[in-house]
Amino acid sequence: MFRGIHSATLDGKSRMALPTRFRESLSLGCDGKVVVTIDTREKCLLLYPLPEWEVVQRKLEALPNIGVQARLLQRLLIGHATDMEIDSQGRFLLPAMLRKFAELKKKLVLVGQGNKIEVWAADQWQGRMDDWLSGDSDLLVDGDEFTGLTV
Amino acid sequence: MFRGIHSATLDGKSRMALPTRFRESLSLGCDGKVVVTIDTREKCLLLYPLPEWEVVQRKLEALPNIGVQARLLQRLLIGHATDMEIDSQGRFLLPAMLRKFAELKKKLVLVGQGNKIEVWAADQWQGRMDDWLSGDSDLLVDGDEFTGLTV
DNA sequence: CATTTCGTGGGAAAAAGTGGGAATTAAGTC
DNA sequence: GACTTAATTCCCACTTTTTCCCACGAAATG
Repeated sequence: MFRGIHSATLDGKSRMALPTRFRESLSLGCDGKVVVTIDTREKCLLLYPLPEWEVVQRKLEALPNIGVQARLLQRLLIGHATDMEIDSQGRFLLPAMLRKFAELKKKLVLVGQGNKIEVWAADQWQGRMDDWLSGDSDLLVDGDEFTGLTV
Repeated sequence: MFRGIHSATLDGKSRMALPTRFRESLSLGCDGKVVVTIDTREKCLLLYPLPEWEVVQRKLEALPNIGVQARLLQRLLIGHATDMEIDSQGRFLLPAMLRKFAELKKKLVLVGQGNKIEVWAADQWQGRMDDWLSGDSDLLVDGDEFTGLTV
């Protein structure tokens, strides 16, 4: 289970170093084998331990694939899913296409989200945070009432 | 159960020392393991004993996550939830990203709130207090009648 | 006034983050 | 197919951050 937010950097060789917090969970659960794909709703990448990804992929493949929407999801998620192995320094090389999709520059933000980690460009993340937390969006104003949740 | 307000400081190494009052409850209930995350409506942090947080996270994950609102709450709260361990001096290191979110400087205010502790920058807290207690906001004017509560 | 407890600072060791050289592999070109 | 060039991987070294521990002064306690 991943949670929490950490910053990271892409070095001159486009390698991404994982914060130790996440590294532990990864090397334990999946022997350093991970899958990276795109998020279809936000401009960020999704990083799964290999076993977790296989569950997701099976679910995707189980969708009734007559629907346009389901087929699109399959194409985008499975299509972009790239197998990767974390090296001995806890780093791995992000493929150019994925890097470009999420507009990753030097500064990154990694966000733990349960079974996966989101990978954002730092400025993209900041921009989205501003949207979400600004009163304009009204998304959080009535949070409790709407969700019945008291945090 | 936490209640009461205490001041605290961030030292030169960004360590936060917990007042003894809170420390007792924490080391007893959770062996020094805590989770810090953000508050989505105020510019402050929330500090949970680990067991308490796990209850909250389960509630969050149980939300019907088709809703935009629920998904956003999950992303923000779980995404920022960082595991931390209190050291032998009753201190812990606040991660840079959380520190930045709440604009924490040297002076802090800790506010006990039942199952959690709110962590504020002292000046932020003062500013919000002024808002809340000023007649302008109307938040408290009809408090008694509205809530049926006599303090 | 002596003693204990608490808040605060800082030194030093350990760990994590960061960069780059050199070897290896892959890809493209003549 | 051989050669050139670019990209990737492996490994080492340096810098910064984090952690552990000790110590001092203020405040509280008896």
